[in-house]
Amino acid sequence: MNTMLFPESVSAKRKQVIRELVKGREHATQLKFLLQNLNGGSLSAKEMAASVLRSFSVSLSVITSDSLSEEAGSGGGGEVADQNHSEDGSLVMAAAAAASSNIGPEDSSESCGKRIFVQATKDRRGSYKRRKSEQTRTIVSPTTDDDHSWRKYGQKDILNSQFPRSYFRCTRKHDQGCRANKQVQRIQENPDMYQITYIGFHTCKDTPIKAPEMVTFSNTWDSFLVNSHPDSNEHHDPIIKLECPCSGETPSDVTGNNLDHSLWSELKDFELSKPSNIIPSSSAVHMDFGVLSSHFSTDFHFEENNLLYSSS
DNA sequence: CCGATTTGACCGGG
DNA sequence: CCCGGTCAAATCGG
Repeated sequence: MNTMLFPESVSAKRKQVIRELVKGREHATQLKFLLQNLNGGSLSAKEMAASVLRSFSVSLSVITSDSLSEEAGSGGGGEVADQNHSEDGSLVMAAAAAASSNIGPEDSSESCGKRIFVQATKDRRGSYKRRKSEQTRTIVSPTTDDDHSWRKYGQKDILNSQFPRSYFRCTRKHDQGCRANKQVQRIQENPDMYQITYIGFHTCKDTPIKAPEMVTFSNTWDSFLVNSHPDSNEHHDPIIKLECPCSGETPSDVTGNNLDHSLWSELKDFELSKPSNIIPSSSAVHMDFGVLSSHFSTDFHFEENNLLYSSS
């Protein structure tokens, strides 16, 4: 995992860099914001601001995920768990939190009918296999909808999160043995948005896809990238992260360019190496690429390019 | 009636 | 033991 030498100076410098990046990103956020409010302001300026913002975000994600694993390794860290709340999160999210309206399927009511079934019986449930690492994509979106039908099978309160996490599996699990799962959790700093994690791919045939906006990669779970603008009515930029299973251990170095390269190729490999009973041109394969390609061609494609280059 | 949701118990890794 | 993920009985609701 951690191949870096001299952890101290590196992590000190890294912290400094992170601090600067956070600051820069915030300024970019504000700039973008200003440009948005000058309605009709030059498009290229907006794009430029968005592009700068994106660069900061991506850089931060790469750097912090790296430092996270580093600190985890040394064991001295302490509150690594809280990660980067501090500066960026609070500023950006504050206003949004105030406006929180209750959307969403879960939460809702609870304290109505209390049922008392104390089952003394040892409800032996057959032992089940815990899901190993599967391909995982995490997106942040204002809606939990997508074009698949899901069946909720659980909900849990998560430590340090004020919102519960809901667990879904594909409705076609038993019909067609589809292995896709999904977890949904409201984002605490911005309750209008959901963090949605897709685990595994659909092998059922169903019509998928609704386009997410932006794809980025990460080898950890840090989610601070979620920066949205409180009052702008514009759609927020959902962010997708991919995690590659690669047998648990991250392959040696975690430098930006390699990260992109390896993940891209792994993604492609993964997509192409579908179960053999599925023909490459089938809808299932098509769909997964559809997410990526159709999307780039819409409004964010320039940012996409920027993304790819910025971290290499 | 039957599929979806709710919700506490169970499971297993760290 | 704790915590997150899953199971499945009870319940909901079309």
